[in-house]
Amino acid sequence: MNKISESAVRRLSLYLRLLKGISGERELISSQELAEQSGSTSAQVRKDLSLFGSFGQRGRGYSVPELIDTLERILGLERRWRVAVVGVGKLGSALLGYRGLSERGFDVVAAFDVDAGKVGTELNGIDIRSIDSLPGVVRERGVEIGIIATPPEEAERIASCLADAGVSAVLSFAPIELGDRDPMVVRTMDLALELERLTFALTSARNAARPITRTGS
Amino acid sequence: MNKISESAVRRLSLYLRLLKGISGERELISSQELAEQSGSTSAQVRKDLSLFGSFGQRGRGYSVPELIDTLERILGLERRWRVAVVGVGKLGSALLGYRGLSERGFDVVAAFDVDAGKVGTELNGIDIRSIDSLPGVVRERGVEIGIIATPPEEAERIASCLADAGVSAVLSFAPIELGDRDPMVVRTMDLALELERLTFALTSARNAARPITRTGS
DNA sequence: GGTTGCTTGTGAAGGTTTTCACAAGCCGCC
DNA sequence: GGCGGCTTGTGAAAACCTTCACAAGCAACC
Repeated sequence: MNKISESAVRRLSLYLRLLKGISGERELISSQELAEQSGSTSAQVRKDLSLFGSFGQRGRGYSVPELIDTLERILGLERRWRVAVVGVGKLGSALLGYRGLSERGFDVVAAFDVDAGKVGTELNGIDIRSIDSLPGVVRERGVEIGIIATPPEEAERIASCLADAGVSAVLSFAPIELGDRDPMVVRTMDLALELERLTFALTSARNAARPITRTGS
Repeated sequence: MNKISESAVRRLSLYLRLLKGISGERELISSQELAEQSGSTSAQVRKDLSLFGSFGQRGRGYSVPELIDTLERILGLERRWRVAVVGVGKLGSALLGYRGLSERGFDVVAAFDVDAGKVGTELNGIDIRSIDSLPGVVRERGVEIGIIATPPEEAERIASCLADAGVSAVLSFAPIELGDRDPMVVRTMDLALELERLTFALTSARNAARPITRTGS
């Protein structure tokens, strides 16, 4: 199979989300409609789907339920995934209570924190355990994906810990660069970085007129 | 000025974050070192920077403080930005208390919620106001960027509301597609979608062996 | 001052992704 | 059964992005 680009994967997830939203309302959808709803083009939609096979019917469009099935299969969502949240601060707590995770196929089955005051308590039905017990709990409960919601100083150590425990993938909210720990897949979500993309967009029109120059000289 | 790609902007933010991390420790840094730390290549780093001018010294590298200044200018971070958080649920509360925002130049100056029980209370020094008062408060406090942390059902309405109030950009955590409201810039962070990118990566090796086929027939 | 070692800035090459455009195929209707 | 309207799937073209490779320039040392 050819290599699939990151942006294609992102779009496939988006298509799936949209399709689930209209599931039941419609039986068929055209690439044109899917494109409008996802802010893409019909050719792009067809190309993305054709990377994996031929799922539409010429003259009619794509069957919504069938396409949902297919996209779930492509993205590996034909089954549920077991997730652990590491760091039960404000963000971690928010994640433990986030329904959007279970709705999309992710079950939070474990939570960890360094704070002895939190360890032993329960939040949204999940018991909070110490970091020391992470390897054992991860194995017992079959955790496959870790979410790092600790302060950035701890993220590096936690990532190694998760890798050693056999977790396959990590999503980190810590704004630091986590080295890849083969074969564990690591991805970082940095809120401030996303805001910076916005400020760049807001500023670039101005910069176009006054090119950037060195400060010093 | 040429159009700058989204990925280039993302990398520039990353370089800036890394440089701030080593600021003080070093005076100079080479494209090679910056590349290693950001998981890129030296040619890529140089190309990215050369899009905006010529900031390095041949044979020596880039001056760390100067490059920080330059990147801040490019990204529009030579000043602070005023941000409002809409929706003070768990995620919204986490955002109000997130130090990473002010450290990177973003001041949360307003918070809004529909819940009458929350309106009038204060959290992390920010008073929570009703959505009705949003247009007035946004104008009074000069809010430039909105962060949507409401349930998805409300996101569309809030986005319009922010656009009408004159907010320039929005970062939304609601997993729905928000239509662009020119000239307001909108970007969505969907946690589940990021997890789906991970599950795709975890699954695609398997899929390579057994190509995807239609379910029905 | 010349030589050596290193690093930038940048055209050109190479690779990838998106867009274009149209043949192939489905459906419904006459 | 044939025709017309519509939509997919896909090569080919265009646009875009990354990597290569090297001249230009700086610094240190002899």
